[in-house]
Amino acid sequence: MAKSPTRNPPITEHLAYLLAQANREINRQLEARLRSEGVPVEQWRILKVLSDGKGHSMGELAEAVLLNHPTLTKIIDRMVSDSLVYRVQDPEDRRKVLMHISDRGKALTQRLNALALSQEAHIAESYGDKATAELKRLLESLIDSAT
Amino acid sequence: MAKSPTRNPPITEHLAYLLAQANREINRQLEARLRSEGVPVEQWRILKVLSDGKGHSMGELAEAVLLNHPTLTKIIDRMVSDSLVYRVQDPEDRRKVLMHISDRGKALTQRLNALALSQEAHIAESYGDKATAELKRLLESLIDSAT
DNA sequence: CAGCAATCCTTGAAGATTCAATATTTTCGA
DNA sequence: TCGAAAATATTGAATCTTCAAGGATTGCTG
Repeated sequence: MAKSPTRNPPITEHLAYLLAQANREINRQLEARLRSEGVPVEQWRILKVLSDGKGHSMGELAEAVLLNHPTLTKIIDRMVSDSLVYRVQDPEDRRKVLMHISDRGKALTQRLNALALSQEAHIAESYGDKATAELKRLLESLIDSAT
Repeated sequence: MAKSPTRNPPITEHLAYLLAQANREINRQLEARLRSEGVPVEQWRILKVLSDGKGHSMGELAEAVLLNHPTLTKIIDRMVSDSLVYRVQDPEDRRKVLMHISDRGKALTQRLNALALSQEAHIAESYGDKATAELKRLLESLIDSAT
């Protein structure tokens, strides 16, 4: 049997493109919701990670919120100015800086969580619970297999 | 039956986060492959769209490659300098600029297509043909329902 | 235990993106 | 048909990100 020649798919059929497109659209929607609190998506992620109340090092945090170190440092600078988070030097390893969330940050996080959850609900409604759950599962497993 | 209280999921369970993470990882891999030709992912997308040989207006192109107008204009400036594409004023509507791919651009696109296809193949191999196809299907339908 | 390499974070400069404003052309209504 | 409004692309300034380098601390090795 002859091997089929290598297809040359349009860009819209590439996984990388579909991911970029979906990411952009969902991110836009989330951004629009968070705008009522004037908070960029990245800051919401940071607040959410820190809202466990524990101290997180900059490296750990950068990894968790998908930012590289210098970018994170500068965003954190702004958030410190806004009294949302604060820095504490790690006593165990003085190279590290442990980030903590402030009370003001906690209060804001609660309001942001509500906005984010309402987006998730909106998606689940128009897209379907089943499809949403299945998509999440596939994405997680893709991330596992790609890392 | 009591309604379950609103859960407060960790950020890693949000669809927006999973999409961002998967997108970043896949994009990184693609970027790494394209690096051998020294071409950023955005330029590959542009070349790929233009490789149908037809003229595409800037607006059309911006939409297709997920960039906003000013960003695209500046990337196109570079690609024109590199003789990969060229501008032609649309005779039907002189507000528009129709972008065309050059011979040099076509040759480059062929090499880039091979690199991109090898990435797709690599993913399909480690992640599974079935899962890949299903993920693509779900992403397309998410994009439809979200737009 | 001395010094050298590795880790962690920050900084400043360079590069890229975005926002707002502008120039040009077309469309449409009075 | 004239003029105002809309559509298209570009530009320059402001903003954000990234890259390369540096300062501080820790870990490791001879």
